[in-house]
Formats: sequence, structure tokens, C-alpha cells
Amino acid sequence: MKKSVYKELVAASSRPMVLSILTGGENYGYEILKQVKLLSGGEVEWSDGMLYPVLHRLERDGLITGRWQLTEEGRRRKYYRLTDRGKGQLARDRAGWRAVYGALEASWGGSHV
Amino acid sequence: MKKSVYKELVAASSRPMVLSILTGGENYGYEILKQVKLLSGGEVEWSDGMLYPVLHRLERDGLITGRWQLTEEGRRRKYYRLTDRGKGQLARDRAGWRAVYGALEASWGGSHV
DNA sequence: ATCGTATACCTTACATGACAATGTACATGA
DNA sequence: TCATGTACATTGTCATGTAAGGTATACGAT
Repeated sequence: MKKSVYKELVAASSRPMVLSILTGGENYGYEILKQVKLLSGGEVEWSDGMLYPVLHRLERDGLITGRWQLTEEGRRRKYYRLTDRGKGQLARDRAGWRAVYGALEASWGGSHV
Repeated sequence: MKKSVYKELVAASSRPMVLSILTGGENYGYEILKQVKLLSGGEVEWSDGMLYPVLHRLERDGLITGRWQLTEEGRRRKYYRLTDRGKGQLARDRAGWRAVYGALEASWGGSHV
């Protein structure tokens, strides 16, 4: 994990990030880790010890559902997909992020300093 | 506190928001609460029970310094100002926020959906 | 054959931090 | 006198990342 991204920021972004990645279709944990790194241009790297509990929570809360799948090579993967509840939560999370990021930008000088 | 802003988002934004507000000059807790509400167009409201511990932590970590002041009406206020350490932390926090928000925007469709 | 690396999942002990509730105290106006 | 606003503070509870560790398979290199 890059030091620039402190843990509170990880906590705030994990749910919308995972839900948002899953709008692109079914996906599994290890691949989601790589997606996050890719989407951030390498600036954000999550640990797997943080992601798996997130996925379990999201599934427990009915925002995603998972199914086990065996690859041809014999690896087991748990594929997750977004539920309708998850879509609703993502919309609310985005609204929250926009509100807070907007306030932050306003506070640090308005014109994208 | 508006429900749209979940607590992880508050935790992630409190430090940069306070530090950033203090770049505008000395300020005190109760007024900072109002500034946050103002900067967010009323969408973000912090509880005072959350802000005061934040201010204490920032002072403990040397990012801000406080001094007590009595107003003419007899009220006591604790005015805080940013330290050089605080300015450095603010710059790092902004970098982290940009990285994460950029990744989020990329994940939810690229073109500011 | 064995070793390192990548893939792929999972759990636990620990520290941190928001939240809700509660408290103190003074000023002002109804 | 009573409610509201100002202004600061603390406590118990719960959620969550981190660091560290664990299990297991596949594959290429030595």
C-alpha cells in the first residue's frame, strides 16, 4: 500500500470502489486488487487482508453475491456480482463522495490548486 | 449529520478539511463546524463530539497549535492555527485524495457520470 | 527434484476513530 | 425563568485497516 493513501481513505473508498468495479461484470478478489491498482495508475494498492473482509461484509449486507468457481487449471475463485441493493448503495456512496470532495476542493482554494 | 456522508468518509476527510480551513487563518472549533457546512453547501454536517477529538489529535501531532482567548462577551474560545508540519500533511492528504478520487471516477465510468 | 514466485483465498490481535449521549458554562431574548 | 445558541469536553461502543500469519495450487528455473 502506498503511504500517501492513509487508512481512513481506504476505509472510505473500499465499498464504492468494489461496487463500482463490479458494475463491469462478475469479478473475484485477486483480480479486483489488480483493478484498483490499474484504475489509480498504480497510486493505490490494497492489501488482500483488507479486501477479503470487505467482500464478506458486502455479501453479508446483500450488496453483492458470490459463487465459487473452479478454473480449468484447478484454481478456486469466488466470483462476485452486484445486486440491486448494491446498485442503490453505490449511488448513495457516489453522492456522499461528491459532496465531501466538493467541500474539500472548495476548502483548498476552489480553483483546483 | 446528513446520512449520505457515512462515517468512514468523515474520518477520511476530517484532517485535510480542518487543515485546509486553517490555511485561511486562525479559527476555533465551533466556527470550523459552520465552515464545513458552508463549504459543502449544507451537505456535510459534523458533530461537535467528533470535531474536538480531531482538533486534539492534530495538536498532539504538531499539525496545529492552539491558544485560549477570551471574547469581550466573556466566552472562552480555543483558536488554532496551522504549523509548517500541518502544511506538509495537508499537501500529502491532498495527494492521497486526488489519487483515490481519481481512481473512483475512473471506476464509475470515466466521464463524470 | 526443489525453490521461488504468482495466484487465490482466509483469519487474528491490535490500534484507531466516529457516533451517541452526556456534561459544563455563559449570553441573550422571549 | 426558560429555551436556544455559543463553546468546549469526555465516555462506551462498534466498525475497520494493518500487519502478520496461514492454506493451497501452478509453473518456470535451477
